[in-house]
Amino acid sequence: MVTPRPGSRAEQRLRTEARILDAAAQMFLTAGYERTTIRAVASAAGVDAGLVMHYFGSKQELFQRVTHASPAQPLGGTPEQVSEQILAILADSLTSEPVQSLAVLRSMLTHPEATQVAQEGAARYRAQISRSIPAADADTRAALVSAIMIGVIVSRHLLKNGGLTDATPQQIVGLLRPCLRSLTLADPSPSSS
Amino acid sequence: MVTPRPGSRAEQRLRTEARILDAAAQMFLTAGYERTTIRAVASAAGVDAGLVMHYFGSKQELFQRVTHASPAQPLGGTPEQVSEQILAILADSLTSEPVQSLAVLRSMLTHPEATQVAQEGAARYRAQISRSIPAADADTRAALVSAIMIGVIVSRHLLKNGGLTDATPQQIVGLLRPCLRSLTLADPSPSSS
DNA sequence: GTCTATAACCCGATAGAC
DNA sequence: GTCTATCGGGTTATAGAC
Repeated sequence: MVTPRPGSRAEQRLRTEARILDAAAQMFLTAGYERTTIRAVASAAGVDAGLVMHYFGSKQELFQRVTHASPAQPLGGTPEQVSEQILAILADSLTSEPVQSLAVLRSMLTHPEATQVAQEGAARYRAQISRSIPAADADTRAALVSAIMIGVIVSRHLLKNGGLTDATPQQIVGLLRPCLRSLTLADPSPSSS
Repeated sequence: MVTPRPGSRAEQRLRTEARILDAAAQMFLTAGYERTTIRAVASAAGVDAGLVMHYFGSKQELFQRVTHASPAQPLGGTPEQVSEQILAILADSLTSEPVQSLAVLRSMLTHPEATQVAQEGAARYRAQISRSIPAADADTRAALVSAIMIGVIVSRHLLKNGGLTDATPQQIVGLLRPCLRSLTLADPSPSSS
C-alpha cells in the first residue's frame, strides 16, 4: 500500500477511510453486526452515511474489511512447548485482544459470515494443535483446547463474567496450565469413565 | 396450570400458544434474537403475526416466555464429588441441551436481555462451584470452570466445531476430567509463572 | 471527495373486521 | 379466537447535487 503525498485528495481519503474503519470496528465489537448501523458508524466517524456506502459498497463488505486480518501465528515443537505457546497466546489475548478478533467473536453466534470466519480460524488453530499432540484422539483434544480458549476469552472480554474480569492474566494462565498440559500431553493415568 | 376441557376455546388457545412457543424457541435458537421475526414465527406456527402479538404482547416478552425456565440444580459435597457432578451436567448438556438454554446462549453476545440472563445463570453457577472449592482463589477457579463449560457447549452445539461435534460425550468428559479436577481441587504442585 | 434526498424494503406494533 | 389492513419507524442502498 503506497502512501500518497500529504494534503492530496488520496491522502485525505485514506484518513477518513481509516476513521470509518476504526469507528466500525468499535461498533461491531460492542454492538454486534445486526445492531450496528451504517448511520451510527458514519456519525461516530464524523462523516455521512452515504460516504460509508460509497467507500465500502455494503455493510457486509465493511464488516469484512474490519475483520479480515489476523493470520494466525504458527505453533511447533514438543507437546510441552506447544502447551506453553498456547498459554502465552492466551495471556496475550487476556491482556489485550485485538478489536478485529473480538468483533468476530461478538457476532460469531448470530451473523453467518462471522460464524464462518470464527469456524475457519478455530479450524486452523485446531489443526496446528492437533498436529503436535501425540495421541489417537488428538483432534478431540485440540478441539477442547480451542473451545476452552474461546470460552475464557468470551467470558472475560464479552460477557465480563466477574471472576474472570478481575483476575490477572498470570493468575488465569497459572490455573489453566494443568488443564492444557493434561490435554496436549497424553495423560499416563487416565480415569476410567 | 389447569387443563381446560378438550374442544373448548381455552384449550384451543393453549394449543396454538404452545405451537407458537415451539416455533419461537426453534427460531430464536437457530437465528438468534435479532434475526428472528414475529412474522416468521407466526408463519412457522401456522398462524398470523397479529395473533402472536395478541398473545405475548411484544417480541421481548415472547423471548422471555421461551427462555425463562431452567432453575439450575444445586451442587454439593466434597470437591471431588462436585467435580463429578459438574462432569455429569456437562455430559447431559452435550447429549441434549434444552432449547431454552441454547436460545439464551445463541443470543447472549448480541442481545442485552440474553446477556443478562446468561450472566445471571453463570453467576449462580459460579457461586455454587466457588462455595465448594477449598482455595483462596476459589472465585477465579469457579469462573474458569464456568468459562470452560460455556466454551465447550457453544463449540459443540452452536459453532459446530468439527472435533467436538463428532466426539461422544463420554470421550469429552473423560478428557476434561483432569482439567476440572485441577481446578476444583487446589493443586498441590502449582507451577510458578 | 463529501453530503443531501430519497427510493425500496422490512420490521414491530396497533386497530378493527369477521 | 383468528386474521386483514395499516401505521410509524428503522434500515440499506442509490442517484445526484455541491
